[in-house]
Amino acid sequence: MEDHLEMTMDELLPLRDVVFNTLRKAILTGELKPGERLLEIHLANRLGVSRTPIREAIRKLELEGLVNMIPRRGAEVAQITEKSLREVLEVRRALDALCAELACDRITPEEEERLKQACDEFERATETKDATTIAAADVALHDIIVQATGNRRLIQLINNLSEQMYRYRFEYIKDENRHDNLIDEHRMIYESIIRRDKEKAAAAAKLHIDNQERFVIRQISLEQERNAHHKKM
Amino acid sequence: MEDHLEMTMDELLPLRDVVFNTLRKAILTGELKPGERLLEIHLANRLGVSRTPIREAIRKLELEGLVNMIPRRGAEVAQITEKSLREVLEVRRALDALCAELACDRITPEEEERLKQACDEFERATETKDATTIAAADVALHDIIVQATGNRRLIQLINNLSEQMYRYRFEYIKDENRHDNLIDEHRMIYESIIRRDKEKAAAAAKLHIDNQERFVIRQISLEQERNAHHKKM
DNA sequence: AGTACAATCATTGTATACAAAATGCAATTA
DNA sequence: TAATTGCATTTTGTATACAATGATTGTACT
Repeated sequence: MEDHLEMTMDELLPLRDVVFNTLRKAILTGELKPGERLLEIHLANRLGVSRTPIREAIRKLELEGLVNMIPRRGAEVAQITEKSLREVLEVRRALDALCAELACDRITPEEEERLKQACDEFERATETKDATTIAAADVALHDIIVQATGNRRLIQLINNLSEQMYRYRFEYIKDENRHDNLIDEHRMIYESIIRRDKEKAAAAAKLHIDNQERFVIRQISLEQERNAHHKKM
Repeated sequence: MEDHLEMTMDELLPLRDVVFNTLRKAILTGELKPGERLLEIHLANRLGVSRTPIREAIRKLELEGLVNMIPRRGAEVAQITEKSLREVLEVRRALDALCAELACDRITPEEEERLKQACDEFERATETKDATTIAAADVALHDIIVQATGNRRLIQLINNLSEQMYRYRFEYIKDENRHDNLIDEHRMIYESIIRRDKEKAAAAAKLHIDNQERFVIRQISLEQERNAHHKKM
């Protein structure tokens, strides 16, 4: 197994935060796989630090739900089950709708303009058919709406909940059949917000989540099937 | 200053978790006051453990938003500002409404019965005029609704958000003029849920939060005024 | 051959030691 | 007197050492 968990050494940040960001990214990109154990010494050696910052980083990952702790056995990367994903999306559905509503009240003219550009940017991104580009454009667009609420607690929660899905976002975005729908869904949200139509905005945000849910759940079922089959051999 | 942060030594739990619970409780009850610095050695000495579990507990408190980290300066108990409380309540409003709606779909007959009893229990509790008793009855009632959603992520989030208000809950509950309204608000939520009326249930939950918001914000303003005045002397 | 038990090894939990940075205070100077 | 510099102290950040627990392997006995 080739392991090179690259740390982007931000000289001023405490090691625990560098480690935290590194491990989180590794989990979200799938470099550290669900179920994989996080052995403190191994990680410490790989990253060239002692166990202390590793442990403190793991405590935070624990609270973020990205790892599960088993007493006296350490941490392992959290499995994303269909149930847990449904739970996350059920909450996100409500919070994304709240974001859309609040954005109607609080979005600034500058943000409106950026949101419009982000919609166009997303449409152009789909034409490249490059999943990374599309995913980035998608994140950028949603981030504008979330930021427009001006509610830091809400921003933090949404970011955390979104994280849980990043591993599946790619699969979702690669499906080119969905691209036109995605563009439409984004436009619908955008239009509702600039028209200050809270109800429509909330409804559009919910619909957007519902569509993702259907797709990602299917994705997970397939994966779990594959795993089950694989284990039998 | 008399400090005796009692640890309830659960022999099987890792020290970091015992410390975490101890510190959290101390913060929520006001034993550790907003703005107060958390010096690792002091805490370690007080609780009779080394710095290691203290530090790991602080990492978790940090992610829960109960302490703020200042780099190379350590942790201090988070200030609750009017702004941060408004932000928390804005999110809770949406999530409590979601809880009420989900409860309409998923509550079991057993839970319905317990909810009914909890309403009665709360009414009896108000008659004692003892804030602790009333607060406990209130928590118990809301917990039934939250649990009825069956969504573990949602349960965790609501608990965390509720935490942020515990310091002010007491003040809120001591106001006897509000007791009858509280009883009515609870009944309204209960009635809507057993009638499976999602809209009414959500509206009642939101109203309940809105009323709390008005009161608690007033409370905070007074407190901040007092502090400002105090500092001048 | 299979099972039970013991010894060993791996790994976490906790404590301590050391390094680096920040803070406060005093002394010195303009 | 006010400001600034330098030193001492405090406190965090990181590493390492030690203890305790859990897993694993090997061996002996049935």
